[in-house]
Amino acid sequence: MSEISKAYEPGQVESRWYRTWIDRHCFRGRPDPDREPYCIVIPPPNVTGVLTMGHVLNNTLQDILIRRARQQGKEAMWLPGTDHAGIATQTRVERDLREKEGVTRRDLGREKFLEKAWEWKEKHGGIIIEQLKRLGCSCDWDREVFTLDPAYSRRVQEAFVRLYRDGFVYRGKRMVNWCPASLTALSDEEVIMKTQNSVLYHMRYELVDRPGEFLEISTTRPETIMGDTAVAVHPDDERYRHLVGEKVWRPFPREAIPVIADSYIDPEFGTGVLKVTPAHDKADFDIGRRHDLPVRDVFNPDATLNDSAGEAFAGMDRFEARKLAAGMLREAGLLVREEPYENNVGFSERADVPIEPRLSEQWFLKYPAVEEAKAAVRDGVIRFFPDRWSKIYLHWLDNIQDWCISRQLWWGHRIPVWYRKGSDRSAPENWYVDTEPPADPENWEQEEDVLDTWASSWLWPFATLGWPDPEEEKKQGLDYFYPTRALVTGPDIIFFWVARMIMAGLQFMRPGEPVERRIPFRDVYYTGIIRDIQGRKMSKSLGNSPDPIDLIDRYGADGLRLGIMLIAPKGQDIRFSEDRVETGRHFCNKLWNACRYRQMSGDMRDNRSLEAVASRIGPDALDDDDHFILLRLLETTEAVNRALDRYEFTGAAQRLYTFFWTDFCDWYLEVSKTRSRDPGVRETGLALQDFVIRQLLLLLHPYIPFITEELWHDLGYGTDTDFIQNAHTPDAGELKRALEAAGVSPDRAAEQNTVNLQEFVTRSRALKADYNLANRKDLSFFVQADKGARGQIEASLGKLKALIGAAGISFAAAGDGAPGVVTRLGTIQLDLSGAVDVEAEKERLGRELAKLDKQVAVGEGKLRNEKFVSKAPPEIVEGARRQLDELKDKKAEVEKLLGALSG
RNA sequence: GGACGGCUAGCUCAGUUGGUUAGAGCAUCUCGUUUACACCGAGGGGGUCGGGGGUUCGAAUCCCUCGCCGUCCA
Repeated sequence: MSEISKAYEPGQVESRWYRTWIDRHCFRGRPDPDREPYCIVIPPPNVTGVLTMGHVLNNTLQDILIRRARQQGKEAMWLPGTDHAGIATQTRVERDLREKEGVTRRDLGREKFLEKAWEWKEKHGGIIIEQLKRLGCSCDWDREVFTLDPAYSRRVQEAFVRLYRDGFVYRGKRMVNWCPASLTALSDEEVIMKTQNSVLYHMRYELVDRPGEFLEISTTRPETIMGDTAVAVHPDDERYRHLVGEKVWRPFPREAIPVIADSYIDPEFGTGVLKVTPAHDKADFDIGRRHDLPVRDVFNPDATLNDSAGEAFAGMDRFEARKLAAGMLREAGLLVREEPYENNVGFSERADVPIEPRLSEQWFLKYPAVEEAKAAVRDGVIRFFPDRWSKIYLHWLDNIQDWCISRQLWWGHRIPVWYRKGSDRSAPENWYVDTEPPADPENWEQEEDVLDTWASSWLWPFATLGWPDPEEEKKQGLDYFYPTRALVTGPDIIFFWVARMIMAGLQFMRPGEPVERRIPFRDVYYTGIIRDIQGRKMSKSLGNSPDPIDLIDRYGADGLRLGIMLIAPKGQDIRFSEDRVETGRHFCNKLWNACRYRQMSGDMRDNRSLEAVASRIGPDALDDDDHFILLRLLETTEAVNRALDRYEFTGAAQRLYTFFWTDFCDWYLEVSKTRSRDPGVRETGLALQDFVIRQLLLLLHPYIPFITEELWHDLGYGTDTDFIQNAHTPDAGELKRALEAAGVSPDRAAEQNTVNLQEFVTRSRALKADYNLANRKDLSFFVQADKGARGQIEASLGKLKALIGAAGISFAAAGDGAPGVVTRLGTIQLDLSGAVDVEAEKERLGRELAKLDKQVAVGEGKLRNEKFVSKAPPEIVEGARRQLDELKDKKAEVEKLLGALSG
């Protein structure tokens, strides 16, 4: 037990405890049949990323869950790791190479480039892991997984092969979302629709067999004219029916293209005529297929125009080409008009450039277990918090499209497919699909593409636990820890990750077993997004994103964690500002000092167990305040548990905050300073403090792990060989039983007495402050009270005098006109011996009277209302009646005071 | 266009089956160095709960409608 310093210095306490926890393997989770498992897998951050406020929020929440589970005696295991993040990482490595060595990845070649990428990963990877440790995260670090670890990689390939064999994976030439900046295909989810202020070009194509007759067509993309292979109208459109089957002139390169009829066309839109560019628009591609149209690709992969576009365009950027095409139409007299037009354009999520629909050969996945995945959430087998996200999830699954899983990148899991050398790659008979290369490698070449990063992370909840290798599964405890208990993530990756993990779990895990055993997690908690105080997203370019490590340095990890938790509304975006973190640090300092006060108040006794502390309480020495604080402690314990069971982190934090600050410090500790010096009473008071602090530290520990561990040992609750995080946190029932075993049963009536005394103190202080006498200690108060109240006041005289700062409290009559206040315990007056500003006092009491008048009127009106009295529940009516009586008494007292002034 | 969320004190947020006088922190004002804490204590001011309508004895809370902000989907 060490002496506690005056101000809390988090820095050295935090680093010291984290080291100890690691040395003593505190965070290790190992299968234990006698305990209930509680497992969380971390949403793996980008391996080369650094900690953001979003990570702070997300990982604090997970740490709260996992530490609470540990304290509840469960076998808690939080599995950490990092993600290779294909495009993001590769782009950064490429940029680095360009800037530092002036080379591209193509210059280096695949092998050399990957060497560089791994070097980059070794250098920049793992920073975020160290940062999570600073935050206090109690992950089982021995289990850390990186998605490109050879073992994990094998598992990803195994999943691919299984899906291929089961018919879910196929290769095909399709329209995909092409990112011209990253030069890779993307999935639909990686495309962000953005509203753009574009121009709608109205142009006309001349009919081949009716010179001088034109079809008017509108488009936002004249740069794709060169790829048009038809124009289309709706088959029922009377205006154009007679032209179907004829041809129009495509202006450049000049060529006759057919007029076709397709029911996809919306006759209401524009002129009802659509130019069909099968190579550069998904819908057009489908039309083209239905009508067997040629596909004219006029773009290069980087979205410059190619030779097919014609000499004028070849090599030109797509936006330049748009201007040129519009100009050429104008010159040819084919541009009818241009109008400003608002439309939605798909942008690449990563590179933030407009994507191009592009025809290319890719690997696709038909999602498995879709219906089951819907049912699992719809039926509540998997629960979403807040629940509203389940609607969004279900809607997405209702409209799900096949997933393009190949990426034209090098940094990732290389697709385990080999093509027979020199053969047609689109023919399945030339494929070899397996986790192991073919036996005659000289006749084969491996697919160059890698898998979408999400096609590795969707296996995260079980591939991290050894799946599908039975031996590894046993070693990692998959059977014990799966399904995991909770997932904490942002709603922005509900489709990317959450939905896909659910499908993967249902598809791969424990075939034939009930759905409850196959799902990857029971509960999903969706965090909000951290914004700045103006509500803007945090971003590097805005510079509005604070460095969490800097915040930890200044406020402590505990302060940061609690600060965030006190403002994080459930499932709502969070406006961050630094003074919340300051609040968190202040709380820690206050907690520190409350414990310091306890140490200074008297010798520490046996605190080693709940029973030991409880047994030190002398039931006969308890006063009202003891009952009060015990009852509030029980209520707080219950409320905190109830809130956390529902993932209401902020609610629980606020309950703890209020209990500690208001009930414990402002009242209970203050009162304790005036307590009798009688040794029996004194020891009981100290035991009560120890009892309350013990429970408080336990309940606070998930939020502020470092300081609670420190105080736990400083106050002798823990020994050198154990830790608060493994100490069982009693629930309200267990606390009550421990008290009962010690002969203590908290008393409601006593609690009410304390509440009355609190009012007495507050109003007396206010009375003093009204007369600018707050700092005077030599004043006497006069109280008119009935017998019961008088008894209570007399019994509490010492503490009342101390808390109010009064020389005396007597039951004699005050002088006429003495200012006063009315409380539940009676009328309190301050004798100022004539030094009263009568007018000011009259005004003050007048205001008070007006307020009471209003309240009395409301109460009377209510009770006069027949319907209220007959229809409202009796206890409500009774309450209203009691309240009215009280108000009337008060009013009479105030009137009396006022009368005395006037007289 | 569809779906969802938000609108409560100057700011950020609580307010869990509708029920006594709508709360907290920060900010603000006044006072205070009493041996836990100035990272503190005491007291005060500040809200027609986005607008309108309805249901009800009773609405911040339930229903309808409008407005603004935001997110997702098309």
